[in-house]
Amino acid sequence: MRSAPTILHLDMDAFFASAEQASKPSLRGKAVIVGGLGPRGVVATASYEARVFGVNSAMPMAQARRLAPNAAYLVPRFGFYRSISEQVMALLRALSPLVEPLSLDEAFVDLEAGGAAWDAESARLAGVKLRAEIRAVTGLTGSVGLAASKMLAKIASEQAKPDGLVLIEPGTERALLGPMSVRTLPGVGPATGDHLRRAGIHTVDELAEAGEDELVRMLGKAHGHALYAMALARDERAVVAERETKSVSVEDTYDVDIHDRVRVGLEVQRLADRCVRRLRGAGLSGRTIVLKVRRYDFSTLTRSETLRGPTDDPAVVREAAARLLEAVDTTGGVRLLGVGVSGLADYTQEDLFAQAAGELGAEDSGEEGDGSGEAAGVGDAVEVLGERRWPAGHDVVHAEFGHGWVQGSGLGRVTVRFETPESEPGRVRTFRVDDPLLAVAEPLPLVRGRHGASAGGAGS
DNA sequence: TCTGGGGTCCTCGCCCAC
DNA sequence: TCTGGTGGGCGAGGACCC
Repeated sequence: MRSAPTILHLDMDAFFASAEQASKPSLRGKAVIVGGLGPRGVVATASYEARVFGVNSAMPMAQARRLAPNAAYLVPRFGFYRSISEQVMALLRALSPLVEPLSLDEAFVDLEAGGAAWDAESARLAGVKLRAEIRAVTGLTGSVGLAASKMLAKIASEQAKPDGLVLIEPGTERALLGPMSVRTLPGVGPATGDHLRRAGIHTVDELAEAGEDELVRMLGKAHGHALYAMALARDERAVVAERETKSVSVEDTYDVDIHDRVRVGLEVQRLADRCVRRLRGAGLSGRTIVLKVRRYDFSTLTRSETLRGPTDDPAVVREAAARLLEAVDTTGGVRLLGVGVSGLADYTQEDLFAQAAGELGAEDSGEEGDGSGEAAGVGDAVEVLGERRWPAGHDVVHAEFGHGWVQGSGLGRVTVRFETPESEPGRVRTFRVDDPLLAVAEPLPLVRGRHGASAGGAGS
Protein backbone atom coordinates (compact mmCIF):
# COMPACT_ATOMS: atom_id res chain seq x y z
CA MET A 1 0.00 0.00 0.00
CA ARG A 2 1.25 3.50 -0.74
CA SER A 3 2.36 5.56 2.24
CA ALA A 4 0.64 8.88 1.47
CA PRO A 5 -3.13 9.48 1.58
CA THR A 6 -3.36 10.38 -2.10
CA ILE A 7 -6.36 8.31 -3.18
CA LEU A 8 -9.45 10.48 -3.27
CA HIS A 9 -13.04 9.28 -3.16
CA LEU A 10 -15.74 11.74 -4.15
CA ASP A 11 -19.37 11.14 -3.26
CA MET A 12 -21.96 13.74 -4.27
CA ASP A 13 -24.42 14.41 -1.42
CA ALA A 14 -27.94 12.98 -1.99
CA PHE A 15 -27.15 13.52 -5.66
CA PHE A 16 -30.48 13.09 -7.49
CA ALA A 17 -32.46 14.88 -4.79
CA SER A 18 -29.93 17.73 -4.52
CA ALA A 19 -29.95 18.20 -8.30
CA GLU A 20 -33.75 18.48 -8.20
CA GLN A 21 -33.63 20.98 -5.35
CA ALA A 22 -31.07 23.09 -7.21
CA SER A 23 -33.26 22.97 -10.29
CA LYS A 24 -36.50 23.82 -8.42
CA PRO A 25 -36.28 26.67 -5.87
CA SER A 26 -39.59 25.77 -4.24
CA LEU A 27 -38.14 22.40 -3.13
CA ARG A 28 -35.07 23.79 -1.36
CA GLY A 29 -35.09 22.93 2.33
CA LYS A 30 -37.95 20.48 1.74
CA ALA A 31 -38.19 16.69 1.84
CA VAL A 32 -37.59 15.47 -1.74
CA ILE A 33 -37.78 11.81 -2.74
CA VAL A 34 -36.66 10.61 -6.16
CA GLY A 35 -37.56 7.14 -7.39
CA GLY A 36 -40.09 4.96 -9.18
CA LEU A 37 -43.59 6.25 -8.48
CA GLY A 38 -45.50 3.11 -9.51
CA PRO A 39 -46.97 0.70 -6.98
CA ARG A 40 -43.72 -1.27 -6.97
CA GLY A 41 -41.29 1.63 -7.04
CA VAL A 42 -38.38 2.07 -4.67
CA VAL A 43 -36.54 5.18 -3.44
CA ALA A 44 -33.43 6.04 -5.46
CA THR A 45 -32.41 9.06 -3.37
CA ALA A 46 -33.95 10.97 -0.48
CA SER A 47 -32.89 14.51 0.41
CA TYR A 48 -31.44 15.00 3.88
CA GLU A 49 -34.71 16.66 4.88
CA ALA A 50 -36.54 13.45 3.91
CA ARG A 51 -34.05 11.24 5.76
CA VAL A 52 -35.18 12.89 9.01
CA PHE A 53 -38.46 10.98 8.54
CA GLY A 54 -36.56 7.71 8.17
CA VAL A 55 -36.73 7.57 4.39
CA ASN A 56 -33.70 5.96 2.75
CA SER A 57 -32.43 4.61 -0.55
CA ALA A 58 -33.85 1.25 -1.70
CA MET A 59 -36.89 1.59 0.56
CA PRO A 60 -40.22 0.67 -1.07
CA MET A 61 -41.92 3.85 -2.21
CA ALA A 62 -45.15 2.87 -0.44
CA GLN A 63 -43.30 2.85 2.86
CA ALA A 64 -41.67 6.21 2.09
CA ARG A 65 -45.11 7.71 1.43
CA ARG A 66 -46.32 6.55 4.83
CA LEU A 67 -43.26 8.01 6.57
CA ALA A 68 -43.19 11.29 4.66
CA PRO A 69 -46.63 11.90 3.14
CA ASN A 70 -45.92 15.57 2.47
CA ALA A 71 -42.59 15.14 0.68
CA ALA A 72 -42.19 16.00 -3.00
CA TYR A 73 -42.08 12.79 -5.07
CA LEU A 74 -40.23 12.93 -8.39
CA VAL A 75 -39.32 10.55 -11.20
CA PRO A 76 -35.56 10.34 -11.87
CA ARG A 77 -34.23 12.36 -14.85
CA PHE A 78 -31.10 10.42 -15.70
CA GLY A 79 -30.23 12.57 -18.69
CA PHE A 80 -30.15 15.64 -16.48
CA TYR A 81 -28.08 13.94 -13.77
CA ARG A 82 -25.68 12.57 -16.39
CA SER A 83 -24.98 16.05 -17.72
CA ILE A 84 -24.12 17.27 -14.20
CA SER A 85 -22.04 14.15 -13.62
CA GLU A 86 -20.02 14.87 -16.76
CA GLN A 87 -19.15 18.33 -15.40
CA VAL A 88 -17.97 16.78 -12.13
CA MET A 89 -15.96 14.03 -13.85
CA ALA A 90 -14.26 16.67 -16.00
CA LEU A 91 -13.09 18.42 -12.82
CA LEU A 92 -11.72 15.12 -11.54
CA ARG A 93 -9.88 14.42 -14.79
CA ALA A 94 -8.22 17.79 -14.50
CA LEU A 95 -6.59 16.43 -11.33
CA SER A 96 -5.39 13.11 -12.71
CA PRO A 97 -5.70 10.82 -15.72
CA LEU A 98 -6.52 8.01 -13.28
CA VAL A 99 -10.22 8.57 -12.54
CA GLU A 100 -12.46 5.57 -11.86
CA PRO A 101 -16.17 6.45 -11.95
CA LEU A 102 -18.30 4.06 -9.86
CA SER A 103 -21.64 5.60 -10.78
CA LEU A 104 -23.02 8.99 -11.79
CA ASP A 105 -22.24 10.45 -8.36
CA GLU A 106 -19.11 8.64 -7.18
CA ALA A 107 -15.52 8.21 -8.32
CA PHE A 108 -11.99 7.40 -7.19
CA VAL A 109 -9.05 9.58 -8.23
CA ASP A 110 -5.37 8.68 -7.93
CA LEU A 111 -3.97 12.11 -7.09
CA GLU A 112 -0.35 10.94 -7.07
CA ALA A 113 -0.59 9.63 -10.63
CA GLY A 114 -1.67 13.06 -11.80
CA GLY A 115 0.97 14.90 -9.79
CA ALA A 116 -1.84 16.72 -7.97
CA ALA A 117 -0.67 15.54 -4.53
CA TRP A 118 2.22 13.65 -2.96
CA ASP A 119 1.60 13.92 0.79
CA ALA A 120 -1.18 14.55 3.29
CA GLU A 121 -0.99 18.32 3.06
CA SER A 122 -1.07 18.55 -0.73
CA ALA A 123 -3.86 15.94 -0.84
CA ARG A 124 -5.99 17.90 1.59
CA LEU A 125 -5.47 21.08 -0.44
CA ALA A 126 -6.48 19.29 -3.64
CA GLY A 127 -9.63 18.01 -1.92
CA VAL A 128 -10.61 21.42 -0.58
CA LYS A 129 -10.10 23.00 -3.99
CA LEU A 130 -12.07 20.26 -5.73
CA ARG A 131 -15.07 20.71 -3.43
CA ALA A 132 -15.07 24.46 -4.08
CA GLU A 133 -14.90 23.90 -7.84
CA ILE A 134 -17.76 21.41 -7.78
CA ARG A 135 -19.90 23.90 -5.94
CA ALA A 136 -18.98 26.72 -8.34
CA VAL A 137 -19.60 24.69 -11.49
CA THR A 138 -22.66 22.67 -10.49
CA GLY A 139 -24.09 24.47 -7.46
CA LEU A 140 -24.06 21.12 -5.62
CA THR A 141 -22.00 19.74 -2.75
CA GLY A 142 -19.85 16.64 -2.67
CA SER A 143 -18.01 14.90 0.15
CA VAL A 144 -14.37 13.91 -0.17
CA GLY A 145 -12.45 11.11 1.49
CA LEU A 146 -8.65 10.90 1.31
CA ALA A 147 -6.59 7.88 2.31
CA ALA A 148 -3.83 5.58 1.15
CA SER A 149 -6.23 3.00 -0.30
CA LYS A 150 -9.57 2.86 -2.09
CA MET A 151 -11.35 1.13 0.77
CA LEU A 152 -10.23 3.72 3.32
CA ALA A 153 -10.88 6.67 1.02
CA LYS A 154 -14.44 5.46 0.60
CA ILE A 155 -14.92 5.02 4.34
CA ALA A 156 -13.50 8.52 4.82
CA SER A 157 -15.95 10.13 2.39
CA GLU A 158 -18.80 8.33 4.15
CA GLN A 159 -17.65 9.90 7.41
CA ALA A 160 -17.34 13.28 5.71
CA LYS A 161 -20.99 13.36 4.61
CA PRO A 162 -22.67 15.65 4.08
CA ASP A 163 -20.61 18.42 2.54
CA GLY A 164 -17.30 17.62 4.23
CA LEU A 165 -13.76 16.30 3.85
CA VAL A 166 -12.05 13.61 5.92
CA LEU A 167 -8.43 12.53 5.55
CA ILE A 168 -7.22 9.32 7.18
CA GLU A 169 -3.61 9.77 8.29
CA PRO A 170 -1.37 6.82 7.43
CA GLY A 171 -0.64 4.78 10.54
CA THR A 172 -4.05 5.41 12.10
CA GLU A 173 -6.01 3.07 9.83
CA ARG A 174 -6.28 -0.03 12.01
CA ALA A 175 -7.17 1.87 15.16
CA LEU A 176 -9.90 3.69 13.23
CA LEU A 177 -11.28 0.60 11.52
CA GLY A 178 -11.10 -1.81 14.48
CA PRO A 179 -14.25 -0.83 16.40
CA MET A 180 -16.34 -0.33 13.24
CA SER A 181 -19.09 -2.73 12.20
CA VAL A 182 -18.12 -5.40 9.68
CA ARG A 183 -20.85 -3.92 7.49
CA THR A 184 -18.59 -0.90 6.93
CA LEU A 185 -16.31 -3.00 4.75
CA PRO A 186 -17.03 -3.18 1.03
CA GLY A 187 -18.35 -6.61 0.12
CA VAL A 188 -20.11 -7.21 3.44
CA GLY A 189 -23.82 -6.96 2.71
CA PRO A 190 -26.86 -8.29 4.58
CA ALA A 191 -26.12 -11.98 3.93
CA THR A 192 -22.41 -11.95 4.83
CA GLY A 193 -23.17 -9.62 7.74
CA ASP A 194 -25.70 -12.13 9.13
CA HIS A 195 -23.33 -15.01 8.56
CA LEU A 196 -20.58 -13.26 10.53
CA ARG A 197 -22.97 -12.14 13.27
CA ARG A 198 -24.09 -15.72 13.84
CA ALA A 199 -20.41 -16.58 14.30
CA GLY A 200 -20.13 -13.84 16.91
CA ILE A 201 -18.18 -11.48 14.65
CA HIS A 202 -19.51 -7.93 14.77
CA THR A 203 -16.53 -5.58 14.46
CA VAL A 204 -13.56 -5.30 12.12
CA ASP A 205 -11.26 -6.17 15.05
CA GLU A 206 -13.19 -9.40 15.64
CA LEU A 207 -12.92 -10.16 11.94
CA ALA A 208 -9.13 -9.82 12.09
CA GLU A 209 -8.99 -11.97 15.24
CA ALA A 210 -10.97 -14.74 13.55
CA GLY A 211 -8.02 -15.34 11.26
CA GLU A 212 -7.70 -15.89 7.55
CA ASP A 213 -8.25 -19.67 7.55
CA GLU A 214 -11.49 -19.37 9.50
CA LEU A 215 -12.83 -16.65 7.17
CA VAL A 216 -11.96 -18.70 4.09
CA ARG A 217 -13.74 -21.69 5.64
CA MET A 218 -16.83 -19.59 6.40
CA LEU A 219 -17.06 -17.44 3.28
CA GLY A 220 -15.12 -19.20 0.56
CA LYS A 221 -11.69 -18.58 -0.88
CA ALA A 222 -12.02 -15.27 -2.70
CA HIS A 223 -14.28 -13.57 -0.20
CA GLY A 224 -12.41 -14.90 2.85
CA HIS A 225 -8.97 -13.75 1.68
CA ALA A 226 -10.28 -10.37 0.56
CA LEU A 227 -12.13 -9.71 3.80
CA TYR A 228 -9.20 -10.68 5.98
CA ALA A 229 -6.96 -8.26 4.08
CA MET A 230 -9.55 -5.49 4.46
CA ALA A 231 -9.84 -6.16 8.19
CA LEU A 232 -6.10 -5.47 8.46
CA ALA A 233 -6.63 -2.28 6.43
CA ARG A 234 -4.70 -3.84 3.56
CA ASP A 235 -6.11 -2.91 0.18
CA GLU A 236 -3.83 -2.88 -2.85
CA ARG A 237 -6.51 -2.33 -5.50
CA ALA A 238 -5.38 0.24 -8.05
CA VAL A 239 -7.53 3.03 -9.43
CA VAL A 240 -8.56 1.80 -12.88
CA ALA A 241 -9.59 4.43 -15.42
CA GLU A 242 -11.09 2.31 -18.17
CA ARG A 243 -13.37 -0.62 -17.40
CA GLU A 244 -14.67 -2.87 -20.13
CA THR A 245 -18.39 -3.57 -20.15
CA LYS A 246 -19.03 -7.27 -19.50
CA SER A 247 -22.77 -7.45 -20.08
CA VAL A 248 -25.73 -5.40 -21.25
CA SER A 249 -29.22 -6.02 -19.94
CA VAL A 250 -32.68 -4.50 -19.64
CA GLU A 251 -35.48 -5.46 -17.32
CA ASP A 252 -38.94 -4.28 -16.37
CA THR A 253 -40.97 -4.79 -13.24
CA TYR A 254 -44.69 -4.72 -13.98
CA ASP A 255 -47.18 -2.85 -11.83
CA VAL A 256 -49.37 -5.96 -11.86
CA ASP A 257 -48.16 -9.55 -12.30
CA ILE A 258 -48.55 -10.88 -15.85
CA HIS A 259 -50.38 -14.19 -16.08
CA ASP A 260 -51.10 -14.35 -19.79
CA ARG A 261 -48.43 -16.50 -21.43
CA VAL A 262 -48.84 -14.71 -24.78
CA ARG A 263 -48.29 -11.35 -23.14
CA VAL A 264 -45.20 -12.70 -21.35
CA GLY A 265 -43.84 -13.76 -24.74
CA LEU A 266 -44.50 -10.34 -26.26
CA GLU A 267 -42.81 -8.57 -23.36
CA VAL A 268 -39.73 -10.77 -23.75
CA GLN A 269 -39.57 -9.86 -27.46
CA ARG A 270 -39.83 -6.15 -26.60
CA LEU A 271 -37.07 -6.46 -24.00
CA ALA A 272 -34.87 -8.35 -26.46
CA ASP A 273 -35.24 -5.51 -28.97
CA ARG A 274 -34.48 -2.90 -26.35
CA CYS A 275 -31.43 -4.83 -25.20
CA VAL A 276 -30.09 -5.07 -28.75
CA ARG A 277 -30.58 -1.33 -29.26
CA ARG A 278 -28.43 -0.73 -26.19
CA LEU A 279 -25.86 -3.26 -27.38
CA ARG A 280 -25.60 -1.68 -30.80
CA GLY A 281 -25.53 1.79 -29.32
CA ALA A 282 -22.36 0.74 -27.51
CA GLY A 283 -20.90 -0.85 -30.65
CA LEU A 284 -20.94 -4.31 -29.08
CA SER A 285 -22.20 -7.80 -29.78
CA GLY A 286 -22.38 -10.82 -27.51
CA ARG A 287 -22.53 -14.62 -27.44
CA THR A 288 -24.59 -15.44 -24.36
CA ILE A 289 -28.27 -14.54 -24.17
CA VAL A 290 -29.79 -14.45 -20.66
CA LEU A 291 -33.47 -14.49 -19.78
CA LYS A 292 -34.44 -13.38 -16.28
CA VAL A 293 -37.83 -14.11 -14.71
CA ARG A 294 -38.99 -12.95 -11.30
CA ARG A 295 -42.16 -14.77 -10.31
CA TYR A 296 -45.15 -13.64 -8.28
CA ASP A 297 -43.45 -14.84 -5.07
CA PHE A 298 -40.25 -12.87 -5.84
CA SER A 299 -38.30 -16.05 -6.60
CA THR A 300 -35.92 -15.25 -9.45
CA LEU A 301 -34.51 -17.55 -12.05
CA THR A 302 -32.24 -17.07 -15.04
CA ARG A 303 -31.85 -19.18 -18.15
CA SER A 304 -29.05 -18.66 -20.61
CA GLU A 305 -27.87 -19.93 -23.94
CA THR A 306 -24.48 -19.47 -25.57
CA LEU A 307 -24.40 -19.07 -29.34
CA ARG A 308 -21.61 -20.19 -31.66
CA GLY A 309 -20.51 -16.62 -32.18
CA PRO A 310 -21.36 -13.11 -31.04
CA THR A 311 -24.43 -11.39 -32.44
CA ASP A 312 -26.15 -8.02 -32.36
CA ASP A 313 -28.99 -9.19 -34.59
CA PRO A 314 -32.36 -8.46 -32.94
CA ALA A 315 -33.98 -11.48 -34.61
CA VAL A 316 -31.32 -13.82 -33.23
CA VAL A 317 -31.62 -12.42 -29.70
CA ARG A 318 -35.43 -12.51 -29.85
CA GLU A 319 -35.40 -16.15 -30.95
CA ALA A 320 -32.92 -17.20 -28.27
CA ALA A 321 -34.93 -15.38 -25.58
CA ALA A 322 -38.13 -17.07 -26.80
CA ARG A 323 -36.45 -20.51 -26.68
CA LEU A 324 -35.28 -19.86 -23.13
CA LEU A 325 -38.77 -18.77 -22.10
CA GLU A 326 -40.21 -22.08 -23.32
CA ALA A 327 -38.35 -23.84 -20.52
CA VAL A 328 -39.76 -21.58 -17.79
CA ASP A 329 -42.96 -22.20 -15.87
CA THR A 330 -44.76 -18.87 -15.48
CA THR A 331 -48.02 -20.11 -13.99
CA GLY A 332 -48.81 -18.01 -10.97
CA GLY A 333 -47.66 -14.89 -12.77
CA VAL A 334 -44.44 -12.93 -13.28
CA ARG A 335 -43.59 -9.56 -11.79
CA LEU A 336 -40.33 -8.93 -13.67
CA LEU A 337 -38.84 -9.94 -17.00
CA GLY A 338 -35.36 -9.19 -18.26
CA VAL A 339 -33.14 -9.93 -21.25
CA GLY A 340 -29.38 -9.58 -21.22
CA VAL A 341 -26.37 -10.31 -23.39
CA SER A 342 -22.91 -11.21 -22.07
CA GLY A 343 -19.73 -12.68 -23.50
CA LEU A 344 -19.29 -9.38 -25.31
CA ALA A 345 -17.12 -8.77 -28.34
CA ASP A 346 -15.94 -5.44 -29.58
CA TYR A 347 -17.49 -5.49 -33.00
CA THR A 348 -20.94 -5.38 -34.52
CA GLN A 349 -22.49 -7.59 -37.10
CA GLU A 350 -22.46 -4.80 -39.70
CA ASP A 351 -18.69 -4.95 -39.77
CA LEU A 352 -19.06 -8.40 -41.28
CA PHE A 353 -22.39 -8.08 -43.04
CA ALA A 354 -22.73 -4.49 -44.12
CA GLN A 355 -25.98 -5.14 -45.92
CA ALA A 356 -27.74 -5.95 -42.66
CA ALA A 357 -27.44 -2.36 -41.53
CA GLY A 358 -30.12 -1.09 -43.88
CA GLU A 359 -32.70 -3.66 -42.82
CA LEU A 360 -32.07 -3.00 -39.16
CA GLY A 361 -32.27 0.73 -39.57
CA ALA A 362 -35.76 0.36 -40.99
CA GLU A 363 -36.74 -1.94 -38.14
CA ASP A 364 -35.46 0.45 -35.50
CA SER A 365 -37.31 3.44 -36.87
CA GLY A 366 -40.56 1.50 -36.75
CA GLU A 367 -39.98 0.76 -33.08
CA GLU A 368 -42.12 2.48 -30.51
CA GLY A 369 -40.35 4.53 -27.85
CA ASP A 370 -41.15 3.05 -24.49
CA GLY A 371 -40.02 5.85 -22.27
CA SER A 372 -37.24 3.77 -20.83
CA GLY A 373 -34.52 6.22 -21.57
CA GLU A 374 -32.23 5.09 -24.38
CA ALA A 375 -33.60 7.29 -27.11
CA ALA A 376 -33.99 10.20 -24.74
CA GLY A 377 -31.46 12.95 -24.48
CA VAL A 378 -31.02 15.27 -21.55
CA GLY A 379 -34.74 15.86 -21.32
CA ASP A 380 -35.58 12.13 -21.00
CA ALA A 381 -38.45 10.64 -22.96
CA VAL A 382 -41.93 11.89 -22.20
CA GLU A 383 -43.77 11.17 -25.45
CA VAL A 384 -45.24 7.68 -25.78
CA LEU A 385 -47.04 6.54 -28.92
CA GLY A 386 -47.76 10.15 -29.82
CA GLU A 387 -49.52 10.79 -26.52
CA ARG A 388 -47.94 13.33 -24.23
CA ARG A 389 -47.09 12.22 -20.71
CA TRP A 390 -46.15 14.63 -17.98
CA PRO A 391 -43.92 12.82 -15.48
CA ALA A 392 -43.58 14.52 -12.11
CA GLY A 393 -40.50 16.74 -12.00
CA HIS A 394 -39.87 17.08 -15.73
CA ASP A 395 -39.24 20.50 -17.25
CA VAL A 396 -41.84 22.21 -19.43
CA VAL A 397 -42.28 25.56 -21.10
CA HIS A 398 -45.55 27.45 -21.54
CA ALA A 399 -45.92 30.00 -24.31
CA GLU A 400 -47.35 32.56 -21.90
CA PHE A 401 -45.95 31.69 -18.45
CA GLY A 402 -42.44 30.55 -19.40
CA HIS A 403 -40.28 27.80 -17.89
CA GLY A 404 -41.55 25.45 -15.19
CA TRP A 405 -41.82 21.85 -14.08
CA VAL A 406 -44.56 19.28 -13.71
CA GLN A 407 -45.78 19.08 -10.16
CA GLY A 408 -48.36 16.43 -10.91
CA SER A 409 -50.83 15.17 -13.49
CA GLY A 410 -53.97 13.10 -13.72
CA LEU A 411 -57.64 13.23 -14.76
CA GLY A 412 -56.68 15.04 -17.97
CA ARG A 413 -54.94 17.86 -16.10
CA VAL A 414 -51.32 18.75 -15.51
CA THR A 415 -50.15 21.04 -12.72
CA VAL A 416 -47.05 23.13 -13.41
CA ARG A 417 -44.94 25.26 -11.10
CA PHE A 418 -43.31 28.14 -12.97
CA GLU A 419 -39.79 28.73 -11.69
CA THR A 420 -36.15 28.35 -12.79
CA PRO A 421 -32.94 27.53 -10.91
CA GLU A 422 -32.22 31.25 -10.58
CA SER A 423 -35.74 32.50 -9.80
CA GLU A 424 -37.68 32.85 -6.56
CA PRO A 425 -40.07 29.98 -5.75
CA GLY A 426 -42.79 30.19 -8.38
CA ARG A 427 -46.57 30.06 -8.80
CA VAL A 428 -48.57 26.94 -9.64
CA ARG A 429 -51.07 26.69 -12.52
CA THR A 430 -53.11 23.83 -13.91
CA PHE A 431 -53.70 23.07 -17.61
CA ARG A 432 -55.39 20.44 -19.74
CA VAL A 433 -52.86 17.72 -20.66
CA ASP A 434 -53.33 18.56 -24.36
CA ASP A 435 -52.90 22.33 -23.94
CA PRO A 436 -51.16 23.41 -27.15
CA LEU A 437 -49.29 26.20 -25.38
CA LEU A 438 -47.49 23.69 -23.13
CA ALA A 439 -44.38 21.83 -24.33
CA VAL A 440 -41.63 19.64 -22.96
CA ALA A 441 -38.44 21.60 -22.22
CA GLU A 442 -34.77 20.91 -21.60
CA PRO A 443 -33.49 21.36 -18.03
CA LEU A 444 -31.88 24.76 -17.46
CA PRO A 445 -28.26 25.00 -16.26
CA LEU A 446 -28.06 25.09 -12.45
CA VAL A 447 -25.40 27.79 -12.42
CA ARG A 448 -25.63 30.88 -14.61
CA GLY A 449 -23.14 30.96 -17.45
CA ARG A 450 -22.55 27.19 -17.27
CA HIS A 451 -24.17 25.35 -20.11
CA GLY A 452 -23.07 21.85 -19.26
CA ALA A 453 -26.38 20.96 -17.67
CA SER A 454 -28.12 21.34 -20.99
CA ALA A 455 -25.34 20.06 -23.23
CA GLY A 456 -25.95 17.03 -25.39
CA GLY A 457 -29.13 18.04 -27.18
CA ALA A 458 -32.58 16.54 -27.08
CA GLY A 459 -31.64 13.28 -28.74
CA SER A 460 -33.85 13.74 -31.77
C1' DT B 1 -42.89 -3.16 4.49
C1' DC B 2 -42.61 -5.77 0.53
C1' DT B 3 -38.91 -5.21 -2.10
C1' DG B 4 -36.08 -0.98 -9.17
C1' DG B 5 -32.60 -1.30 -12.67
C1' DG B 6 -28.09 -1.98 -14.21
C1' DG B 7 -24.21 -4.00 -13.36
C1' DT B 8 -19.92 -7.14 -11.24
C1' DC B 9 -17.90 -11.12 -9.18
C1' DC B 10 -17.89 -15.68 -7.07
C1' DT B 11 -19.20 -20.54 -6.39
C1' DC B 12 -20.84 -24.84 -7.62
C1' DG B 13 -22.28 -28.64 -10.47
C1' DC B 14 -22.06 -30.79 -14.84
C1' DC B 15 -19.96 -32.26 -19.01
C1' DC B 16 -16.20 -32.97 -21.93
C1' DA B 17 -11.45 -33.38 -23.43
C1' DC B 18 -6.94 -34.64 -22.49
C1' DT C 1 -9.13 -50.21 -22.71
C1' DC C 2 -10.19 -48.46 -18.29
C1' DT C 3 -9.52 -45.12 -14.62
C1' DG C 4 -8.42 -40.85 -12.35
C1' DG C 5 -7.17 -36.14 -12.09
C1' DT C 6 -7.53 -31.73 -13.97
C1' DG C 7 -9.00 -27.80 -16.31
C1' DG C 8 -12.10 -25.21 -19.29
C1' DG C 9 -16.66 -23.93 -20.86
C1' DC C 10 -21.22 -23.54 -19.68
C1' DG C 11 -25.38 -22.79 -16.91
C1' DA C 12 -27.58 -21.43 -12.64
C1' DG C 13 -27.83 -18.94 -8.55
C1' DG C 14 -26.40 -15.81 -4.91
C1' DA C 15 -24.30 -11.72 -2.92
C1' DC C 16 -23.13 -7.20 -3.42
C1' DC C 17 -22.82 -2.35 -5.16
C1' DC C 18 -24.77 2.26 -6.51
